[in-house]
Amino acid sequence: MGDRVAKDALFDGFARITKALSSGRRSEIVDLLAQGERSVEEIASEIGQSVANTSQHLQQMLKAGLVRTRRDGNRIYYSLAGGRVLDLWAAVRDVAAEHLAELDSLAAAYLGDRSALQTISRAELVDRMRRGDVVVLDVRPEPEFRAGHIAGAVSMPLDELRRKVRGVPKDREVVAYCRGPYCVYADDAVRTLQRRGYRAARLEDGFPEWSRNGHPVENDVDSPAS
Amino acid sequence: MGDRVAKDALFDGFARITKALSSGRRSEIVDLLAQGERSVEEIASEIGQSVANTSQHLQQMLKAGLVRTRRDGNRIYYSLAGGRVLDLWAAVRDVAAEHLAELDSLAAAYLGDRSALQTISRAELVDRMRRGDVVVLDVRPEPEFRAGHIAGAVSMPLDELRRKVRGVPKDREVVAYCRGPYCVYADDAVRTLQRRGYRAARLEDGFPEWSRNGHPVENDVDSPAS
DNA sequence: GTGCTTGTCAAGTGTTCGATTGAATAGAAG
DNA sequence: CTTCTATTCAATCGAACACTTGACAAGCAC
Repeated sequence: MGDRVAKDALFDGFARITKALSSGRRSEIVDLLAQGERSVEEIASEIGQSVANTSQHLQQMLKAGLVRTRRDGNRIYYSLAGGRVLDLWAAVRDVAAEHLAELDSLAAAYLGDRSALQTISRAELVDRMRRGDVVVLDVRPEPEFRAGHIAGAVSMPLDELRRKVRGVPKDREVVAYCRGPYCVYADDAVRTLQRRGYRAARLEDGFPEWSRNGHPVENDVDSPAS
Repeated sequence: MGDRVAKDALFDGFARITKALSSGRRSEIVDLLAQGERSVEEIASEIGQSVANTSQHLQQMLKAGLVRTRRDGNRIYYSLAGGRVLDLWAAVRDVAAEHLAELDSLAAAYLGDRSALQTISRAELVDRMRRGDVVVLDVRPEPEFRAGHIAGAVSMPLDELRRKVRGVPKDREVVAYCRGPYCVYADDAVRTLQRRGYRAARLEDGFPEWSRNGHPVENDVDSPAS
């Protein structure tokens, strides 16, 4: 049955990929980099770790081939190595949601109660945008919007939304989206809008999934894709 | 930015899935269980580990929700928890093949040189089976064939193939398939057939991928799916 | 050049992991 | 009830891991 040693080595190779994702902190990094490239310092502050520690996590992911780097001045930007990495991350989330017993309670603890939030599928949004009866809000931080967003969406980061709700037209339903299925921004936005009497819904998942499924995307500056 | 503790806990949850796959031995187990359920002893012997050690690996995967168990007499059968787990495993393999630098040499060390092997895509095989100009051989061990195989394929485990090559018609091209892209059985079969003057090719990937992509499947006994 | 910023590297510490061994359990068979 | 088989549990040991701290390197600003 083949060569045991070689077979073990091959599967240890596959395991290097999963090992690179097998820490909660590194998972957070992948989820973050799905929005676009980030410097080490930005990543460190997003995941709440020291720069040195973050750097070491990134080195591991780099060795496994999950991320790539780009130097600009004395800053180093990390980004995902390719679209397949996103597929992998989506598969991990799906399996966790479907099979990991305690994920529901973990998600509820972080996201709060979602039962009052309307959600709308990508297909449905495409349809309704074509009919022109929705306003689509990108509620991520503005730099992420600039790096790439749903074609036709308007940038409206959370803090800005609270100040400028009045500017949002009330005659159409509002759809908010953010980083992905486990991101709280769109939830917050929808709750805020509902409280002010808007009809508001949350897009399923977030921008990376929209883009990954071949839906139309715009960006202000050219940024690396794959 | 939400609750750091809850966010960390949530992503540690996702990491439990990848951790369950982050050992070469456990990866081998998933690859094996993709063919159907197995007892602990069978798994242990396939991955070349002690039963006690294998049992512990299985316990870990069970806690992460990747596998499920079924008791029959005093034997316990493990199987994958669902089709999404297969998708996840496929994504891991893809990312490894695409981004992990040393995977090529690891694969070459285990599989040998594949450059002389013709391969045929699933779509092409569907097409040619419809035209009736190919013989499809399932070269996995016979019990796996019985648990599920490509509709219209013939069971021909490797040792049997060597004894009964003459029985295989020479007027049509032969397509062999086995457990998956990193399984050596079909490679062996194709090499054997080529040596005897057959036109032979290997199906891309293997049975689990065929089934997972919605292609027609038959099985002799009813066995659990999804 | 000196200083400043951004990242990496190396060493140290407590924790977790993989494998081994041997004992313990659950169910089937006698 | 005893014996056998299949599996799990518990204790152990060395290796690997996550995070910290402090030193070092690379690029900019002056």
